[in-house]
Amino acid sequence: MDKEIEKIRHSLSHIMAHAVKDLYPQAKFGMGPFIENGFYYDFDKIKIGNEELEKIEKRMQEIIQENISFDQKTIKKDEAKKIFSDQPYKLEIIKDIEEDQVSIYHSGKFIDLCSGPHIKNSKEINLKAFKLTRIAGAYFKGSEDNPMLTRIYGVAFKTKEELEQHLKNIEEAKKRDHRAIGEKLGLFMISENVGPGLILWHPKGAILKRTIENYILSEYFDNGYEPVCTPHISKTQLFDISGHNNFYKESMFPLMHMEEKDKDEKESYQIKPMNCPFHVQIYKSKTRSYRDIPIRYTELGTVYRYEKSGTLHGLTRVRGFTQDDAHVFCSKDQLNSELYSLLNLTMKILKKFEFEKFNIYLSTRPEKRVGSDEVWNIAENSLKGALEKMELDYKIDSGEGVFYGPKIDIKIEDSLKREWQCTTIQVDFNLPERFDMTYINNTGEKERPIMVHRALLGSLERFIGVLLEYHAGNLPLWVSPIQCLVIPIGEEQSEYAKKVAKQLSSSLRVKISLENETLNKRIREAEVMKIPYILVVGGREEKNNSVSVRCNGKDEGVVEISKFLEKVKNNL
RNA sequence: GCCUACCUAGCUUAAUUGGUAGAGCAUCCGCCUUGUAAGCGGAAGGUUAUAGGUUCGAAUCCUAUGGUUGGCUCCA
Repeated sequence: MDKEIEKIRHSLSHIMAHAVKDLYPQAKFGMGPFIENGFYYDFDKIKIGNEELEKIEKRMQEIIQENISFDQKTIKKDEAKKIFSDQPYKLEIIKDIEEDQVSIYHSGKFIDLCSGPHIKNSKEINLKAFKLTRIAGAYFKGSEDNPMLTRIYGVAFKTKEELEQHLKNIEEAKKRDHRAIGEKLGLFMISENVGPGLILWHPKGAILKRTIENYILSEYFDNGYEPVCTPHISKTQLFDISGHNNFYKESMFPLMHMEEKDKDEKESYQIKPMNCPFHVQIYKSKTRSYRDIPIRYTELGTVYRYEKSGTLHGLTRVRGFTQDDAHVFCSKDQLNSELYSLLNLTMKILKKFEFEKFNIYLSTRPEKRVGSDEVWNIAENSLKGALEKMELDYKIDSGEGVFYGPKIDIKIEDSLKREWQCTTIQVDFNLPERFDMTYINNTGEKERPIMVHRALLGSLERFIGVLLEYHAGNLPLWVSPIQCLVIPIGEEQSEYAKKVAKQLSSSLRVKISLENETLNKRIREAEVMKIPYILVVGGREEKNNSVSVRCNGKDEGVVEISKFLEKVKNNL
């Protein structure tokens, strides 16, 4: 990253704070770093809206034009405490600093606690290349226990052109928003009557979802997975044993009681937040031998989690979703090869959806954990080994593993550069312990299996959301809900159009446009609906059993029906 | 959950700042009968999210509730 622009952004953050101090002398200051594309600063004791943003921006322009210089000074902590005596957040930051000296910056009339670096003089800033963009709330030092401050975000670049390009990119990205595409293509809805975060799939969306489900299951079956089906609810005790009720109560829907008097008893039910304990029950239904494992159970399990209202977002963060879930029960010796073939399968599947860019993370042991170091070593090395054998780039999230085991997450970016976790592969030493799972080894002794949780698409809902954004609605042919639209030019060709559609219908999801509208309009509608193939048929085509092919907005000429069919089959 | 902004017809939106809720698309009905991205005309569609309040008068101001947005925290 360009260090110069980072300095400019960081300095703008100070200048913004300066402007805020001028306009709102009572303001208290939090922190103000540079970030990707810009900067922010947190304030307390100010109440502002979007109009005030312009005022602040104007004041910033004035300050910059005064050509103020940024001067660093190192002072004793006690001295700093005096300077910031009326700034409680700064005092707290000073308290957190371990050294007895701190660095401060003067810029004009503004003094801030800051280790820098900064530009030398505000004239290095291009007046036309920055903009305050939005106001948001943010907890001081990022902790929910601290007060919430008002954060002002800005973007900044070296040139006006870069700023304009950036703002244009954001506009572009909004057009790729899966919520807008879902509305336009008639894929899904969220109804206020049903509830936030609960998706209702319309016919086209349901075809899309089902197509993906059928594909993913066929892959799993081909790779040694067996299907299982489990209920949506269970007695509370199941999740008591698994420990979920203890650790994750906050994000679960409340318990169901058959009668008021049962409230304090075990006989209450709950809707499942995950499938694992059910699969464990099936594993435990009989004594397992080392000859039986690895056992791989898969289920498109629909689970419900009470996500906080502020986190819900279209299809990508919801309260009810379908996981392409599976659990692998294996021995320590089998873990290595299981993980490798899993990763192999993952890559095959992600490529099938024409994803090429994603970020892989390996999360290693956290401080609080279960399981011996020996078994953590085996698991972490197996995950690492699988990634390296596949020659995949990955980052290590040190200490970010779940308490029960290490994991690999694969995240896909959406159009606004937000990352969404789709694939997750997690090794688990905990549940086998809690449910006392065993198999009999080749010397007749009981041994603990290792459990691997894995969802390769993650949640079908989220996956489809990301898929729509990634392709801007232009889905790969094989998942498009309507793959082909036949448009007869006039009424005389409607019989021929039906004949064409019938011929194609065994290999393609095909519809006919029989509306009484102009050809241009019907083509436009089909394009807007992102239908991959548009076949126009008129008198000329009818004469020689052909169709006029339009694919992704391009005219591909007239071909015989059988030729077209052959070509499409190849593409599929 | 917290902070910010917001909620007008199925969708996208207008309403001169408190004075008759108006359009485009979609829908329905006609006319046109069509050669690669919107043919023409008409009709219907609204308790302005919901419930209160202020006012002679509320889409507009206030309060509460629900929902949405962008962040923060969270994401087994």
